[in-house]
Amino acid sequence: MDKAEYNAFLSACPSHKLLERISGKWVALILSALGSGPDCAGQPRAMRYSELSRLLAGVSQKMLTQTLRSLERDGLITRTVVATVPVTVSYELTELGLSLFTMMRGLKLWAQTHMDDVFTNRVAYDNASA
Amino acid sequence: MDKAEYNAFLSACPSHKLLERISGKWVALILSALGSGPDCAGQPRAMRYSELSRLLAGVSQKMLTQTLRSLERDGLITRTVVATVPVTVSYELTELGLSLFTMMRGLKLWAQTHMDDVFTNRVAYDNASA
DNA sequence: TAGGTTACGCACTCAAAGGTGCCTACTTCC
DNA sequence: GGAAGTAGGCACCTTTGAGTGCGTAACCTA
Repeated sequence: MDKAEYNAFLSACPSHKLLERISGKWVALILSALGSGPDCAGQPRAMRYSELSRLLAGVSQKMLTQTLRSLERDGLITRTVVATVPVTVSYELTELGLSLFTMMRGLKLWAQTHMDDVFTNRVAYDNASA
Repeated sequence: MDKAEYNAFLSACPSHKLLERISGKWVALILSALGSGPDCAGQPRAMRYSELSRLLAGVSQKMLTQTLRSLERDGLITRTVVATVPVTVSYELTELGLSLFTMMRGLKLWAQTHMDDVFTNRVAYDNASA
């Protein structure tokens, strides 16, 4: 079958693996928060679990924990437990995570300048076929 | 609820919409094929349906058609029917699609230089917790 | 003593993405 | 006459990403 060959190809493709990595629903949001602060326009800084939870209004606790774990697993962020009164946990971008965040700004730039065109084309296409 | 606010936020975020657009399983592969030829190292050129089908070994006819349609809908590729003996169809990147392809080369570059680190971290993490 | 906060874990559920198989209409080749 | 290629459509099924709800262990406050 072609399936084995195809799976081998996809598994070996770095671009595809990167897309799988960053296309999670909350990944880009978390990287953006840790990379440029709550206002999305500042400096990278560490954030606490509850701070992220409040910032990303709508994220479930499960998904936040799950996404943070997977990012830590891949060495993109660090997780440090702080022995405060109730135990708090702090998350911060690693060097690798910061470089990924920087790369994603190029993506963001393209999105901001071209996505309107895409959606204009989309409605035009839908109108034409209707 | 926060849900409405959150949905409005995600719907308005161009980066997130772009990620949704390109994270389909076959999108990057098709753009890459049309943008740099079958060997992934040449010039952009038009390709026929069956040519793409053979190149992307493993893609189902349904998914190929579906993905090509959605890319055409968004103005990223053009679809032209050629009146040959059996009717053939030719697909080609538009200017917008070409600019997207160019942007994705930055992504590809990051992937090629850093994804190995990511997977190294991943297995180290898994070994540590096992 | 009851209740709230912090940072989760676990079980269940649901919707969407993706895959499989079967069908078409036309033509040319064997 | 039958097989094969070209570009799909349609119905069904499975897998996976994401969401919901409930429980926890520690501590503090009222």
